[in-house]
Amino acid sequence: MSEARVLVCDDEPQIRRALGVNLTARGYDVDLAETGEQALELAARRHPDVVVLDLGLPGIGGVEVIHGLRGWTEVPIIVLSVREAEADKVAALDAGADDYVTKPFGMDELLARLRAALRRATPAEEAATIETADFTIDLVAKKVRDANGSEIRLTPTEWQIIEVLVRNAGKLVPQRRLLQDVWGPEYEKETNYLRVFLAQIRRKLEPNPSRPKYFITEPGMGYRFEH
Amino acid sequence: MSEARVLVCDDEPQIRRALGVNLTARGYDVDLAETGEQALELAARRHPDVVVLDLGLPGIGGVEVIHGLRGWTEVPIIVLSVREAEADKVAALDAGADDYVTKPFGMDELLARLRAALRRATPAEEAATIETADFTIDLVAKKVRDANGSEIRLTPTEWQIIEVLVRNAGKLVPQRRLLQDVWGPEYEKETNYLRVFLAQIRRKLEPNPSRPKYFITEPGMGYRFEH
DNA sequence: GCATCGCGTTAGGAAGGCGTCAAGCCCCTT
DNA sequence: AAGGGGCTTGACGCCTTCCTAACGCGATGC
Repeated sequence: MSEARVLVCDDEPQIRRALGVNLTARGYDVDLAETGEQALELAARRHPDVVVLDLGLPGIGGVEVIHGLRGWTEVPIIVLSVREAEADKVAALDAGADDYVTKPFGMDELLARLRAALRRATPAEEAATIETADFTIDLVAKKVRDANGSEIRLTPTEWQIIEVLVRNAGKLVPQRRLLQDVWGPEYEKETNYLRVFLAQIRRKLEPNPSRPKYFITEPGMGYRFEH
Repeated sequence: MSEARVLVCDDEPQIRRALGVNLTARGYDVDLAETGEQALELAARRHPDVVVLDLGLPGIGGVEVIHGLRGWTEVPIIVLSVREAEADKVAALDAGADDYVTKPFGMDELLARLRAALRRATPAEEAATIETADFTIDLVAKKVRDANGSEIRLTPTEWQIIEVLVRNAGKLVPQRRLLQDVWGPEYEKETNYLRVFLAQIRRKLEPNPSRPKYFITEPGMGYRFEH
Protein backbone atom coordinates (compact mmCIF):
# COMPACT_ATOMS: atom_id res chain seq x y z
CA MET A 1 0.00 0.00 0.00
CA SER A 2 1.77 3.09 -1.10
CA GLU A 3 -0.67 5.69 0.12
CA ALA A 4 -3.79 4.74 1.99
CA ARG A 5 -7.07 6.46 1.28
CA VAL A 6 -8.86 7.81 4.34
CA LEU A 7 -12.46 9.00 4.44
CA VAL A 8 -13.12 11.53 7.19
CA CYS A 9 -16.69 12.40 8.10
CA ASP A 10 -17.38 15.10 10.66
CA ASP A 11 -19.83 17.97 10.70
CA GLU A 12 -17.51 20.31 12.60
CA PRO A 13 -15.44 22.23 10.04
CA GLN A 14 -12.44 22.75 12.31
CA ILE A 15 -12.09 19.03 12.98
CA ARG A 16 -12.49 18.21 9.31
CA ARG A 17 -9.80 20.70 8.47
CA ALA A 18 -7.47 19.59 11.25
CA LEU A 19 -7.75 15.97 10.20
CA GLY A 20 -7.49 16.84 6.54
CA VAL A 21 -4.29 18.79 7.01
CA ASN A 22 -2.67 16.32 9.37
CA LEU A 23 -3.48 13.23 7.38
CA THR A 24 -2.50 14.77 4.08
CA ALA A 25 0.79 15.87 5.60
CA ARG A 26 1.39 12.24 6.61
CA GLY A 27 0.96 11.10 3.07
CA TYR A 28 -2.58 9.82 3.24
CA ASP A 29 -5.02 10.42 0.46
CA VAL A 30 -7.92 12.13 2.25
CA ASP A 31 -11.59 12.49 1.37
CA LEU A 32 -13.73 14.79 3.48
CA ALA A 33 -17.45 14.42 4.09
CA GLU A 34 -19.74 16.68 6.08
CA THR A 35 -22.83 14.54 6.43
CA GLY A 36 -23.61 10.86 6.69
CA GLU A 37 -25.14 10.84 3.23
CA GLN A 38 -22.03 12.35 1.76
CA ALA A 39 -19.88 9.84 3.60
CA LEU A 40 -21.82 6.88 2.24
CA GLU A 41 -21.68 8.26 -1.26
CA LEU A 42 -17.98 9.02 -1.11
CA ALA A 43 -17.25 5.63 0.38
CA ALA A 44 -19.08 3.92 -2.45
CA ARG A 45 -17.27 5.93 -5.07
CA ARG A 46 -13.77 6.04 -3.63
CA HIS A 47 -13.42 2.78 -1.67
CA PRO A 48 -11.36 4.15 1.20
CA ASP A 49 -8.97 1.94 3.13
CA VAL A 50 -10.21 3.29 6.46
CA VAL A 51 -13.07 5.52 7.61
CA VAL A 52 -12.95 8.07 10.44
CA LEU A 53 -16.49 8.83 11.46
CA ASP A 54 -18.00 11.32 13.88
CA LEU A 55 -20.92 9.85 15.73
CA GLY A 56 -22.80 13.10 16.29
CA LEU A 57 -23.87 13.85 12.76
CA PRO A 58 -26.92 15.82 11.75
CA GLY A 59 -29.28 14.02 9.43
CA ILE A 60 -28.67 10.29 9.39
CA GLY A 61 -26.67 9.40 12.47
CA GLY A 62 -23.29 7.80 12.83
CA VAL A 63 -24.64 4.39 13.72
CA GLU A 64 -26.73 4.36 10.59
CA VAL A 65 -23.68 5.23 8.55
CA ILE A 66 -21.91 2.28 10.09
CA HIS A 67 -24.77 0.00 9.16
CA GLY A 68 -24.84 1.44 5.67
CA LEU A 69 -21.16 0.77 5.21
CA ARG A 70 -21.23 -2.68 6.73
CA GLY A 71 -23.89 -3.65 4.23
CA TRP A 72 -21.28 -3.97 1.56
CA THR A 73 -17.79 -3.41 2.94
CA GLU A 74 -15.50 -4.47 5.75
CA VAL A 75 -13.45 -1.31 5.66
CA PRO A 76 -12.15 -0.44 9.14
CA ILE A 77 -14.23 2.27 10.85
CA ILE A 78 -12.85 4.46 13.61
CA VAL A 79 -15.57 6.32 15.47
CA LEU A 80 -15.03 9.76 16.97
CA SER A 81 -17.43 11.05 19.58
CA VAL A 82 -17.82 13.49 22.41
CA ARG A 83 -20.01 10.96 24.15
CA GLU A 84 -18.26 9.08 26.91
CA ALA A 85 -21.21 6.92 27.84
CA GLU A 86 -20.47 3.22 27.68
CA ALA A 87 -23.78 2.49 26.00
CA ASP A 88 -22.81 4.66 23.04
CA LYS A 89 -19.48 2.92 22.65
CA VAL A 90 -21.07 -0.50 22.86
CA ALA A 91 -23.70 0.45 20.32
CA ALA A 92 -21.16 1.80 17.85
CA LEU A 93 -18.78 -1.11 18.24
CA ASP A 94 -21.52 -3.68 17.94
CA ALA A 95 -22.89 -1.92 14.90
CA GLY A 96 -19.62 -2.79 13.25
CA ALA A 97 -17.18 -0.06 14.18
CA ASP A 98 -13.60 -1.10 14.79
CA ASP A 99 -12.53 1.51 17.29
CA TYR A 100 -14.00 4.29 19.37
CA VAL A 101 -12.08 7.44 20.28
CA THR A 102 -13.49 10.06 22.61
CA LYS A 103 -13.17 13.74 21.79
CA PRO A 104 -11.13 15.63 22.55
CA PHE A 105 -8.51 13.27 21.18
CA GLY A 106 -4.79 13.58 20.63
CA MET A 107 -3.76 13.61 17.01
CA ASP A 108 -0.90 11.21 17.67
CA GLU A 109 -3.21 8.70 19.25
CA LEU A 110 -5.65 8.90 16.39
CA LEU A 111 -2.84 8.43 13.92
CA ALA A 112 -1.61 5.40 15.84
CA ARG A 113 -5.09 3.89 15.86
CA LEU A 114 -5.32 4.60 12.16
CA ARG A 115 -2.08 2.79 11.55
CA ALA A 116 -3.29 -0.13 13.65
CA ALA A 117 -6.51 -0.33 11.66
CA LEU A 118 -4.68 -0.19 8.34
CA ARG A 119 -2.14 -2.77 9.42
CA ARG A 120 -4.93 -5.19 10.31
CA ALA A 121 -6.75 -4.59 7.07
CA THR A 122 -3.87 -5.67 4.86
CA PRO A 123 -2.72 -9.04 6.12
CA ALA A 124 -2.65 -11.27 3.07
CA GLU A 125 -0.69 -8.98 0.80
CA GLU A 126 2.66 -9.95 2.20
CA ALA A 127 4.72 -8.74 -0.69
CA ALA A 128 7.68 -10.62 0.67
CA THR A 129 8.83 -11.63 -2.76
CA ILE A 130 11.49 -9.74 -4.67
CA GLU A 131 11.81 -10.13 -8.40
CA THR A 132 14.71 -9.38 -10.66
CA ALA A 133 15.38 -10.21 -14.27
CA ASP A 134 17.40 -13.26 -13.26
CA PHE A 135 15.76 -14.67 -10.12
CA THR A 136 12.90 -14.35 -7.64
CA ILE A 137 13.34 -14.34 -3.89
CA ASP A 138 10.44 -15.42 -1.69
CA LEU A 139 11.24 -14.45 1.87
CA VAL A 140 8.42 -16.28 3.64
CA ALA A 141 8.66 -19.52 1.72
CA LYS A 142 12.44 -19.20 1.89
CA LYS A 143 12.79 -20.08 -1.75
CA VAL A 144 14.67 -18.72 -4.72
CA ARG A 145 13.83 -19.49 -8.30
CA ASP A 146 15.88 -18.59 -11.35
CA ALA A 147 14.46 -17.17 -14.57
CA ASN A 148 13.47 -20.67 -15.77
CA GLY A 149 11.55 -21.32 -12.59
CA SER A 150 13.87 -23.97 -11.25
CA GLU A 151 14.72 -23.81 -7.61
CA ILE A 152 18.04 -22.58 -6.27
CA ARG A 153 19.04 -23.97 -2.92
CA LEU A 154 20.51 -21.66 -0.34
CA THR A 155 22.06 -22.58 2.99
CA PRO A 156 20.85 -21.01 6.26
CA THR A 157 23.76 -18.58 6.48
CA GLU A 158 23.34 -17.53 2.89
CA TRP A 159 19.68 -16.86 3.66
CA GLN A 160 20.45 -14.72 6.65
CA ILE A 161 22.80 -12.57 4.63
CA ILE A 162 20.39 -12.22 1.75
CA GLU A 163 17.55 -11.34 4.09
CA VAL A 164 19.45 -8.47 5.64
CA LEU A 165 20.57 -7.15 2.27
CA VAL A 166 17.20 -7.53 0.58
CA ARG A 167 15.29 -5.96 3.44
CA ASN A 168 17.57 -2.95 2.97
CA ALA A 169 17.46 -3.05 -0.80
CA GLY A 170 19.15 -0.06 -2.38
CA LYS A 171 20.79 0.93 0.87
CA LEU A 172 24.33 0.22 1.87
CA VAL A 173 24.66 -2.28 4.70
CA PRO A 174 27.91 -1.87 6.62
CA GLN A 175 30.05 -4.95 7.08
CA ARG A 176 29.81 -4.61 10.84
CA ARG A 177 26.04 -4.68 10.72
CA LEU A 178 25.96 -7.78 8.54
CA LEU A 179 28.43 -9.60 10.75
CA GLN A 180 26.55 -8.68 13.89
CA ASP A 181 23.17 -9.64 12.49
CA VAL A 182 24.27 -12.98 11.10
CA TRP A 183 27.06 -14.21 13.37
CA GLY A 184 26.65 -12.07 16.47
CA PRO A 185 28.31 -9.00 17.93
CA GLU A 186 31.61 -10.72 18.75
CA TYR A 187 32.28 -11.47 15.08
CA GLU A 188 32.27 -7.90 13.84
CA LYS A 189 35.88 -8.11 12.69
CA GLU A 190 35.58 -11.32 10.66
CA THR A 191 35.20 -9.69 7.28
CA ASN A 192 36.60 -12.87 5.80
CA TYR A 193 33.27 -14.58 6.33
CA LEU A 194 31.52 -11.98 4.23
CA ARG A 195 33.93 -12.40 1.35
CA VAL A 196 33.51 -16.15 1.32
CA PHE A 197 29.74 -16.11 1.55
CA LEU A 198 29.18 -13.27 -0.86
CA ALA A 199 31.23 -15.19 -3.40
CA GLN A 200 29.03 -18.23 -2.76
CA ILE A 201 25.85 -16.21 -3.12
CA ARG A 202 27.03 -14.61 -6.31
CA ARG A 203 27.98 -17.95 -7.77
CA LYS A 204 24.43 -19.12 -7.18
CA LEU A 205 22.50 -16.01 -8.18
CA GLU A 206 24.50 -13.69 -10.37
CA PRO A 207 24.43 -14.33 -14.13
CA ASN A 208 28.07 -13.33 -14.19
CA PRO A 209 29.54 -13.81 -10.73
CA SER A 210 32.72 -11.92 -11.48
CA ARG A 211 30.71 -8.85 -12.48
CA PRO A 212 27.95 -8.59 -9.88
CA LYS A 213 24.74 -6.85 -10.91
CA TYR A 214 22.79 -7.38 -7.70
CA PHE A 215 25.13 -7.91 -4.78
CA ILE A 216 27.39 -4.92 -4.98
CA THR A 217 30.54 -4.41 -2.95
CA GLU A 218 31.27 -0.95 -1.62
CA PRO A 219 34.98 -1.33 -0.85
CA GLY A 220 35.86 -0.51 2.70
CA MET A 221 32.26 0.01 3.70
CA GLY A 222 29.84 -2.79 3.07
CA TYR A 223 27.48 -4.42 0.61
CA ARG A 224 24.33 -3.36 -1.18
CA PHE A 225 21.54 -5.25 -2.90
CA GLU A 226 20.08 -3.64 -6.00
CA HIS A 227 17.33 -4.66 -8.37
CA MET B 1 -16.17 -20.30 16.06
CA SER B 2 -18.36 -21.73 18.73
CA GLU B 3 -16.52 -20.44 21.75
CA ALA B 4 -13.64 -18.07 21.43
CA ARG B 5 -10.54 -18.54 23.51
CA VAL B 6 -9.37 -15.43 25.36
CA LEU B 7 -6.00 -15.02 27.01
CA VAL B 8 -6.04 -12.48 29.86
CA CYS B 9 -2.76 -11.23 31.27
CA ASP B 10 -2.80 -8.90 34.24
CA ASP B 11 -0.77 -8.84 37.42
CA GLU B 12 -3.63 -7.51 39.58
CA PRO B 13 -5.53 -10.49 40.97
CA GLN B 14 -8.84 -8.69 41.27
CA ILE B 15 -8.83 -7.69 37.61
CA ARG B 16 -7.83 -11.17 36.55
CA ARG B 17 -10.68 -12.58 38.56
CA ALA B 18 -13.21 -10.02 37.37
CA LEU B 19 -12.31 -10.65 33.74
CA GLY B 20 -12.16 -14.38 34.24
CA VAL B 21 -15.61 -14.50 35.77
CA ASN B 22 -17.22 -12.12 33.32
CA LEU B 23 -15.74 -13.65 30.21
CA THR B 24 -16.45 -17.20 31.30
CA ALA B 25 -20.04 -16.22 32.06
CA ARG B 26 -20.32 -14.93 28.48
CA GLY B 27 -19.25 -18.26 27.12
CA TYR B 28 -15.62 -17.49 26.39
CA ASP B 29 -12.91 -20.00 27.07
CA VAL B 30 -10.53 -18.07 29.30
CA ASP B 31 -6.84 -18.52 30.09
CA LEU B 32 -5.31 -16.40 32.83
CA ALA B 33 -1.69 -15.30 33.03
CA GLU B 34 -0.01 -13.28 35.73
CA THR B 35 3.26 -12.37 34.07
CA GLY B 36 4.45 -11.62 30.57
CA GLU B 37 6.44 -14.84 30.42
CA GLN B 38 3.38 -16.83 31.37
CA ALA B 39 1.33 -15.03 28.76
CA LEU B 40 3.79 -15.83 25.98
CA GLU B 41 3.98 -19.44 27.00
CA LEU B 42 0.22 -19.83 27.27
CA ALA B 43 -0.28 -18.11 23.96
CA ALA B 44 2.13 -20.49 22.27
CA ARG B 45 0.42 -23.52 23.75
CA ARG B 46 -3.23 -22.54 23.56
CA HIS B 47 -3.50 -20.32 20.49
CA PRO B 48 -6.05 -17.84 21.84
CA ASP B 49 -8.38 -16.00 19.48
CA VAL B 50 -7.78 -12.72 21.27
CA VAL B 51 -5.40 -11.45 23.95
CA VAL B 52 -6.22 -8.94 26.69
CA LEU B 53 -2.97 -7.58 28.01
CA ASP B 54 -2.15 -5.27 30.89
CA LEU B 55 0.66 -2.90 29.98
CA GLY B 56 2.02 -2.48 33.48
CA LEU B 57 3.44 -5.90 34.09
CA PRO B 58 6.32 -6.73 36.37
CA GLY B 59 9.19 -8.55 34.69
CA ILE B 60 9.10 -8.30 30.93
CA GLY B 61 6.87 -5.40 30.02
CA GLY B 62 3.69 -5.30 28.03
CA VAL B 63 5.32 -3.90 24.91
CA GLU B 64 7.81 -6.75 24.90
CA VAL B 65 4.97 -9.22 25.17
CA ILE B 66 3.37 -7.58 22.15
CA HIS B 67 6.59 -7.94 20.21
CA GLY B 68 6.95 -11.52 21.32
CA LEU B 69 3.47 -12.37 20.13
CA ARG B 70 3.78 -10.49 16.87
CA GLY B 71 6.84 -12.51 16.06
CA TRP B 72 4.65 -15.45 15.15
CA THR B 73 0.96 -14.62 15.37
CA GLU B 74 -1.55 -12.02 14.25
CA VAL B 75 -3.92 -12.64 17.12
CA PRO B 76 -5.78 -9.43 18.09
CA ILE B 77 -4.30 -7.77 21.18
CA ILE B 78 -6.31 -5.44 23.39
CA VAL B 79 -4.14 -3.47 25.76
CA LEU B 80 -5.31 -2.38 29.21
CA SER B 81 -3.48 0.35 31.04
CA VAL B 82 -3.80 2.94 33.74
CA ARG B 83 -1.57 5.19 31.68
CA GLU B 84 -3.45 7.90 29.84
CA ALA B 85 -0.41 9.41 28.17
CA GLU B 86 -0.63 9.53 24.43
CA ALA B 87 2.93 8.36 24.00
CA ASP B 88 2.12 5.09 25.76
CA LYS B 89 -0.86 4.50 23.54
CA VAL B 90 1.10 5.23 20.41
CA ALA B 91 3.92 2.95 21.49
CA ALA B 92 1.60 0.05 22.25
CA LEU B 93 -0.44 0.44 19.09
CA ASP B 94 2.62 0.76 16.89
CA ALA B 95 4.17 -2.27 18.54
CA GLY B 96 1.28 -4.23 17.10
CA ALA B 97 -1.58 -3.87 19.56
CA ASP B 98 -5.05 -3.59 18.08
CA ASP B 99 -6.78 -1.53 20.74
CA TYR B 100 -5.97 0.42 23.87
CA VAL B 101 -8.37 0.74 26.79
CA THR B 102 -7.65 2.95 29.78
CA LYS B 103 -8.33 1.71 33.29
CA PRO B 104 -10.70 2.01 34.94
CA PHE B 105 -12.78 0.60 32.13
CA GLY B 106 -16.37 -0.45 31.87
CA MET B 107 -16.89 -4.15 31.45
CA ASP B 108 -19.48 -3.59 28.76
CA GLU B 109 -17.11 -1.48 26.75
CA LEU B 110 -14.35 -4.03 27.03
CA LEU B 111 -16.71 -6.77 25.96
CA ALA B 112 -17.80 -4.71 22.99
CA ARG B 113 -14.19 -4.10 21.99
CA LEU B 114 -13.55 -7.79 22.40
CA ARG B 115 -16.43 -8.62 20.10
CA ALA B 116 -15.16 -6.08 17.58
CA ALA B 117 -11.69 -7.63 17.64
CA LEU B 118 -13.07 -11.13 17.25
CA ARG B 119 -15.42 -10.13 14.45
CA ARG B 120 -12.51 -8.71 12.50
CA ALA B 121 -10.29 -11.68 13.15
CA THR B 122 -12.55 -14.38 11.75
CA PRO B 123 -13.22 -13.44 8.17
CA ALA B 124 -12.53 -16.43 5.98
CA GLU B 125 -13.32 -19.93 7.15
CA GLU B 126 -10.19 -21.44 5.75
CA ALA B 127 -10.53 -24.18 3.24
CA ALA B 128 -10.56 -27.09 5.61
CA THR B 129 -9.61 -29.76 3.12
CA ILE B 130 -6.40 -29.92 1.17
CA GLU B 131 -6.06 -32.14 -1.86
CA THR B 132 -2.96 -33.44 -3.52
CA ALA B 133 -2.42 -36.02 -6.21
CA ASP B 134 -1.71 -38.68 -3.59
CA PHE B 135 -3.92 -37.88 -0.60
CA THR B 136 -6.60 -35.61 0.82
CA ILE B 137 -6.38 -33.93 4.21
CA ASP B 138 -9.58 -32.91 5.97
CA LEU B 139 -8.62 -30.60 8.79
CA VAL B 140 -12.01 -30.41 10.52
CA ALA B 141 -12.81 -34.11 10.36
CA LYS B 142 -9.18 -34.89 11.13
CA LYS B 143 -9.00 -37.51 8.46
CA VAL B 144 -6.62 -38.35 5.64
CA ARG B 145 -7.53 -40.46 2.66
CA ASP B 146 -5.18 -41.77 0.01
CA ALA B 147 -5.82 -41.65 -3.73
CA ASN B 148 -8.00 -44.78 -3.53
CA GLY B 149 -10.19 -43.24 -0.84
CA SER B 150 -9.08 -45.52 1.95
CA GLU B 151 -8.35 -43.90 5.25
CA ILE B 152 -4.85 -43.37 6.58
CA ARG B 153 -4.51 -43.39 10.35
CA LEU B 154 -2.46 -40.70 11.99
CA THR B 155 -1.49 -40.40 15.63
CA PRO B 156 -2.29 -37.22 17.62
CA THR B 157 1.24 -35.88 17.43
CA GLU B 158 1.45 -36.52 13.71
CA TRP B 159 -1.77 -34.55 13.35
CA GLN B 160 -0.51 -31.58 15.23
CA ILE B 161 2.57 -31.39 13.06
CA ILE B 162 0.59 -31.74 9.87
CA GLU B 163 -1.88 -29.10 10.96
CA VAL B 164 0.80 -26.52 11.55
CA LEU B 165 2.51 -27.30 8.28
CA VAL B 166 -0.66 -27.42 6.21
CA ARG B 167 -2.07 -24.22 7.69
CA ASN B 168 1.14 -22.57 6.52
CA ALA B 169 1.25 -24.34 3.20
CA GLY B 170 3.97 -22.99 0.95
CA LYS B 171 5.64 -21.14 3.80
CA LEU B 172 8.67 -22.34 5.64
CA VAL B 173 7.89 -23.22 9.25
CA PRO B 174 10.96 -22.92 11.47
CA GLN B 175 11.85 -25.92 13.60
CA ARG B 176 11.53 -23.82 16.73
CA ARG B 177 7.99 -22.87 15.88
CA LEU B 178 6.93 -26.44 15.19
CA LEU B 179 8.46 -27.65 18.42
CA GLN B 180 6.86 -24.87 20.42
CA ASP B 181 3.46 -25.36 18.87
CA VAL B 182 3.38 -29.11 19.25
CA TRP B 183 5.41 -29.89 22.37
CA GLY B 184 5.65 -26.53 24.13
CA PRO B 185 8.25 -23.79 24.45
CA GLU B 186 10.62 -25.81 26.62
CA TYR B 187 11.15 -28.34 23.84
CA GLU B 188 12.48 -25.91 21.25
CA LYS B 189 15.83 -27.67 21.10
CA GLU B 190 14.52 -31.21 20.61
CA THR B 191 14.95 -31.34 16.88
CA ASN B 192 15.19 -35.10 17.20
CA TYR B 193 11.46 -35.30 17.63
CA LEU B 194 10.90 -33.58 14.33
CA ARG B 195 13.17 -35.96 12.50
CA VAL B 196 11.46 -39.00 13.93
CA PHE B 197 7.95 -37.77 13.32
CA LEU B 198 8.56 -36.35 9.89
CA ALA B 199 9.97 -39.72 8.87
CA GLN B 200 6.82 -41.34 10.25
CA ILE B 201 4.57 -38.90 8.41
CA ARG B 202 6.43 -39.37 5.18
CA ARG B 203 6.22 -43.13 5.47
CA LYS B 204 2.46 -42.81 5.70
CA LEU B 205 1.81 -40.09 3.13
CA GLU B 206 4.61 -39.74 0.65
CA PRO B 207 4.56 -41.98 -2.43
CA ASN B 208 8.32 -42.23 -2.12
CA PRO B 209 9.31 -41.45 1.47
CA SER B 210 13.00 -41.16 0.67
CA ARG B 211 12.26 -38.43 -1.90
CA PRO B 212 9.61 -36.25 -0.29
CA LYS B 213 7.29 -34.32 -2.59
CA TYR B 214 5.10 -32.72 0.02
CA PHE B 215 6.91 -32.50 3.32
CA ILE B 216 10.11 -30.74 2.42
CA THR B 217 13.11 -30.30 4.68
CA GLU B 218 15.05 -27.08 4.55
CA PRO B 219 18.22 -28.10 6.36
CA GLY B 220 19.07 -25.93 9.31
CA MET B 221 15.86 -23.95 9.04
CA GLY B 222 12.64 -25.89 9.11
CA TYR B 223 10.02 -27.74 7.13
CA ARG B 224 7.52 -26.79 4.47
CA PHE B 225 4.37 -28.38 3.12
CA GLU B 226 3.83 -28.05 -0.60
CA HIS B 227 1.04 -29.16 -2.85
C1' DG C 1 58.13 0.74 -8.81
C1' DC C 2 57.28 -1.39 -4.59
C1' DA C 3 54.72 -2.47 -0.40
C1' DT C 4 50.26 -2.64 1.55
C1' DC C 5 45.57 -3.31 1.94
C1' DG C 6 41.09 -5.03 0.79
C1' DC C 7 38.57 -8.14 -1.99
C1' DG C 8 37.58 -12.47 -4.61
C1' DT C 9 38.43 -17.31 -5.13
C1' DT C 10 39.46 -21.95 -3.97
C1' DA C 11 39.96 -26.20 -1.38
C1' DG C 12 40.08 -29.24 2.51
C1' DG C 13 38.86 -30.78 7.05
C1' DA C 14 35.96 -30.49 11.19
C1' DA C 15 31.46 -30.13 12.85
C1' DG C 16 26.85 -30.63 12.83
C1' DG C 17 22.32 -31.72 10.70
C1' DC C 18 19.41 -35.18 8.79
C1' DG C 19 17.23 -39.72 8.07
C1' DT C 20 16.87 -44.20 9.92
C1' DC C 21 16.39 -47.87 13.07
C1' DA C 22 15.53 -50.10 17.31
C1' DA C 23 14.89 -50.48 22.09
C1' DG C 24 12.58 -48.87 26.28
C1' DC C 25 8.82 -46.67 28.61
C1' DC C 26 4.29 -45.20 29.64
C1' DC C 27 -0.53 -45.33 29.48
C1' DC C 28 -4.71 -47.19 27.92
C1' DT C 29 -7.33 -51.08 26.74
C1' DT C 30 -8.69 -55.72 27.16
C1' DA D 1 -2.02 -59.33 34.00
C1' DA D 2 -1.08 -59.05 29.52
C1' DG D 3 -0.99 -56.70 25.31
C1' DG D 4 -0.47 -52.91 22.15
C1' DG D 5 -0.01 -48.35 20.37
C1' DG D 6 2.33 -44.20 20.71
C1' DC D 7 6.02 -41.32 22.42
C1' DT D 8 10.78 -40.71 23.87
C1' DT D 9 15.62 -41.62 23.59
C1' DG D 10 20.00 -43.00 21.85
C1' DA D 11 23.14 -44.64 18.28
C1' DC D 12 24.75 -44.85 13.59
C1' DG D 13 26.13 -43.48 8.78
C1' DC D 14 25.69 -40.15 5.37
C1' DC D 15 25.88 -35.82 3.62
C1' DT D 16 26.01 -30.82 3.77
C1' DT D 17 27.56 -26.65 5.65
C1' DC D 18 30.74 -23.78 7.80
C1' DC D 19 35.15 -22.27 9.15
C1' DT D 20 39.90 -21.60 8.00
C1' DA D 21 43.93 -20.72 5.48
C1' DA D 22 46.27 -19.76 1.40
C1' DC D 23 46.86 -17.41 -3.01
C1' DG D 24 46.01 -13.99 -6.81
C1' DC D 25 44.55 -9.68 -8.21
C1' DG D 26 43.83 -4.79 -8.42
C1' DA D 27 43.94 -0.26 -6.33
C1' DT D 28 46.17 2.93 -3.52
C1' DG D 29 49.86 5.37 -1.31
C1' DC D 30 54.66 6.21 -0.64
